[in-house]
Amino acid sequence: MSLDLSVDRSSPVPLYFQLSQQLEAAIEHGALTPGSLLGNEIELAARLGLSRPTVRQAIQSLVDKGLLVRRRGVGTQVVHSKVRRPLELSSLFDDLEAAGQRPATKVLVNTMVPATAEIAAALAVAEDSDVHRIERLRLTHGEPMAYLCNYLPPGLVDLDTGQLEATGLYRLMRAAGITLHSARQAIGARAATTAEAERLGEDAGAPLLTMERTTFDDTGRAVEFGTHTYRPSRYSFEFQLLVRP
Amino acid sequence: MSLDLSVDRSSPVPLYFQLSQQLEAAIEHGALTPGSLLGNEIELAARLGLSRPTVRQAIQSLVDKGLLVRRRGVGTQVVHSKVRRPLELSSLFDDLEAAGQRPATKVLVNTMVPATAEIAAALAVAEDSDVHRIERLRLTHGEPMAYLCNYLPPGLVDLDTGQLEATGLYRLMRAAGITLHSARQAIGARAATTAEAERLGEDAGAPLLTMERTTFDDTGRAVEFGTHTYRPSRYSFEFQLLVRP
DNA sequence: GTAGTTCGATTGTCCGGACATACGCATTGA
DNA sequence: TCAATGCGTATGTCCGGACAATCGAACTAC
Repeated sequence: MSLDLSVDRSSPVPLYFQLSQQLEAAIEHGALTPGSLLGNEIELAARLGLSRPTVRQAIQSLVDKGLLVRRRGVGTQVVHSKVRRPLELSSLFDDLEAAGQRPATKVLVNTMVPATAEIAAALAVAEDSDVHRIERLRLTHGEPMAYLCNYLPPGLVDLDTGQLEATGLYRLMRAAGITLHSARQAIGARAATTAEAERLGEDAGAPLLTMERTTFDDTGRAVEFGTHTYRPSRYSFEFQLLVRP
Repeated sequence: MSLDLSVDRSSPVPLYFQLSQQLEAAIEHGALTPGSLLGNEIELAARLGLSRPTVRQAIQSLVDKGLLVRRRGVGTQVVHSKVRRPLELSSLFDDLEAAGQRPATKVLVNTMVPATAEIAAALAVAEDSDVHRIERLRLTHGEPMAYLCNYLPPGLVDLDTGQLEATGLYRLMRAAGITLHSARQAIGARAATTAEAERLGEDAGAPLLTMERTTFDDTGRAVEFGTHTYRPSRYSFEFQLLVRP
């Protein structure tokens, strides 16, 4: 066995997490080749001086990520295919930055408006009560890529225009102590109106990719509702899915 | 405590699974109201005659589904928001049937063709080697909704045209003993070509929603590659996302 | 030679306990 | 009055063991 795994018991990092990270790194690095057996759990636990439940917890987390597959009576194998992150709840800003795209943001509108029926329903606030309205244009390489319109309930986040242009909305929300939990999302397409076309530098009637999203924090409160339109020539949604067993 | 939970030790169904199902049913049914505490794990285990690890395993599976939230020093709470399935690897056919839409399928093409470079790369087969090619039109209420073009490596599934029209491709694959594992997917938009417009009953240049997907089985083998186009007026992708902690 | 059987290996499930850690709240102190 | 401290409580982590279920392969019987 070539792998040199080890755990640091004095570290505050949980042992199962240390192990799962090392295994993940070994898979990423190629030390564990696709299709190879991982060796049985009992022996692995003995070799590391850990108990089997701890080793199992580490392995299970990688199974959940889709990197490993367990087979009763056979063993645990490394999956062949390369698995990307299975579609996180991520912001466009972070996605672009991770892709090395250097996103730029131009805040068009940052004000308070009375909530329409649709927005009030999405955010679970009273109709006509005041909510934040933010309109932004996202550019890459100086070209417009997406038009983002977001609504937030009042009093949650301090929406500074300068900060909005420097970072993403989700980062501001996390910095404000909001723990994002889930989002309901719809992706569609439609023809651009004249105003939309002008904003994005397209022709009227050109196909646009649209996304509507309501985000909830861990208490179930709706913390954001947004309607986004993307130029399909410059953006598409790409992600990896896993089957739930 | 009103909830009457119980487990059947003689059942072959795992105890933790019995418990998680009952809890999920209680949440769905409203017996466990959003925001309510679940009661501490120790007492719950004692009440059911189970050990704490077993109870924790049941709770954890619901946390992973996004139905519960754990807080150290506080307890386990039911999440407020309604959570749908977090975007399964599902087939269009199943989605429609679940929505009560009575999908109809018309198989336009079911043949073998030599693989182009793109298809060969996606399916990891040799270029120009034979692969299945299936073209289908999916209709709801007699109206075309999507045009599906799929490629499969040879010898995996028996692709009977009659069966393809009666059920979905994924069901056929599962029935053939293939265990679907993951898929890489891209959603975009573009203007319809004349041929596409005619097939779907739209005008040329009308916006179309597009999806490209490669599906892998649990050994990492690519088992399907497809390019689909949808009429955006009749279909959009809707799903729930969870943040990964 | 082929089909059925047995058996070893490995994961799946479950137990009962132990200590660490973080949160909320009451108490205490300035 | 307000802030710092301490405590109870709940989850987080970890242990060592036990038995069951399943897979694959070697073996046996026909």
